[in-house]
Amino acid sequence: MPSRPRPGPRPRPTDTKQRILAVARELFTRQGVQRTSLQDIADRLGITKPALYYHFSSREELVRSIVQAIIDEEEAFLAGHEALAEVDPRVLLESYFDFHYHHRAEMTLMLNELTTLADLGLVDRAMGWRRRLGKLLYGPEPTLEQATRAAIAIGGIQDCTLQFPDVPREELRRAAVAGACAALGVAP
Amino acid sequence: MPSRPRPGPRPRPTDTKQRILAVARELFTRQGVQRTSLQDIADRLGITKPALYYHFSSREELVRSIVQAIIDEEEAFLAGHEALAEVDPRVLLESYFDFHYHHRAEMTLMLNELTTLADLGLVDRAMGWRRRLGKLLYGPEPTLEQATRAAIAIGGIQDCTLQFPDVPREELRRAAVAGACAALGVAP
DNA sequence: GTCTATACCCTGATAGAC
DNA sequence: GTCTATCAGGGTATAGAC
Repeated sequence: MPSRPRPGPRPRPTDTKQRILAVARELFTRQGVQRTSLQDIADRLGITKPALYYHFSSREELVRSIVQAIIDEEEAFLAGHEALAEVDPRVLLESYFDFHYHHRAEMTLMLNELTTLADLGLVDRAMGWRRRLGKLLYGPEPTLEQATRAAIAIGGIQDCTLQFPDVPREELRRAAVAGACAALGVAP
Repeated sequence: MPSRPRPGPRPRPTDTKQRILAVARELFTRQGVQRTSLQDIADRLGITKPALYYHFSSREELVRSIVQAIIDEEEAFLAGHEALAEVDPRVLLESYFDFHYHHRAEMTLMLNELTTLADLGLVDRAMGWRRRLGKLLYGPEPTLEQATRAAIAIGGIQDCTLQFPDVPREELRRAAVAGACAALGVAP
C-alpha cells in the first residue's frame, strides 16, 4: 500500500510527463519531428535522455501520443457519417472541410515531415508549381473561387495518378481530366 | 598532362558512380530514402562507406542526384506552358496528368518519405479514410468516373485548407466546397 | 583518380545505481 | 523518478595506400 504523500507542494500525477509533451509539441511544430532529437527535448527540460524513457517507452511512442488525437478524431468523423442512413455529399464535404481546417496546423506539421524532400527544396518548389499552374488556368489575379477550383483540379489530378495504380493509363487519364474539368467548370 | 590509360580492360569513366546510383535508386524505392543508410548501399556494392564520399560529397547530394530529374522536368513542363500565348485548360490538365503519371513511382517514393507518419500507420490510415469517403459519396461499387471525382473532391478540399492559410475560414469553406461539388457534379 | 582504414560525434536505446 | 555509464549504428572527415 503506497503511502499517501503529505499535501504540501502537491506531487501532481505526472507533472514531467505533461512538460515533456508540451516541449515536444513545441519543438516538433517549430523544427519538425525528424529534426528534433530526444536530446533537444531533454536539454530544454533540464533532464537527461534516459529520463524521457521512464515516461515514454520509445521515441515513437512520444510522437504517437501527440498525433493520436487527430487519428481518433478522423476515425470518429468517418464512423459518424458511415452510420447515417444516407449521405448528403455537400454536408459530408463541409464537415470534411471543417475537420481539416481545424487540424491544419498538425497537417502542416505532417507535411514538414518530408524532410528529405524539404532539404532538397522540393516541398517549396511544389508549392510554387501549384501557384504557377493556378495562374495559367485563371490569370495572375484569380478570385478565391477560381484559385480554389484550380487547386482542386490540379491536386486532384495528381492524387488520381497515385490513388488508382491498377487502372490502365488512358482510362484513368480520361476520367481524371474529366473530373478536373468539372471542378474548373469547363467543358471536358 | 594525365597519361592515357592503356586500352585493355577499359577504365570506364565512372563505373562505380553509376553502380552507386543504381543501387541507391533501388534501395530508396524499396525501403525509403530515410531507412536506407550509406552503409546499406556500400555493403551492397562491396565497398566502404567513405568510398561513397569520393563520388558524392554528402548523403544529401546522392539523394538529390536521383530526384533532380523530376525537378528539371517539372520546371521544363511549366516553362513550356507559360511560354504559350494562351492556355487551353484541358490540354494543360492532360499534360499535367501525363507528367505525374509518368513519375508516379518517384512520387510514391516521396510519399514514403513520411517515415515518421508511416511508422504510426498514419499514411495507410489516410489511404483507407479516402477510400471510405469515396464509398460514402458513391456507394460501395463506384465507377471509375465516380471514384476519380470523389478523389478530386476529397483531396481538393484538404489541399485548400493547406494552400490558402490567409483566407478567412467561412469564405474559404464556401469556395472549397463549391469547387468540390462541381467536381462531383452535384449542386453546390 | 580511386579507394580503404580509422576515427569522431551524435542518435536512440538499455542496464543498473541512487 | 532520475541519474551515470554504455551500447550499436548513423553521417562525416581525414590520412594515406595504390
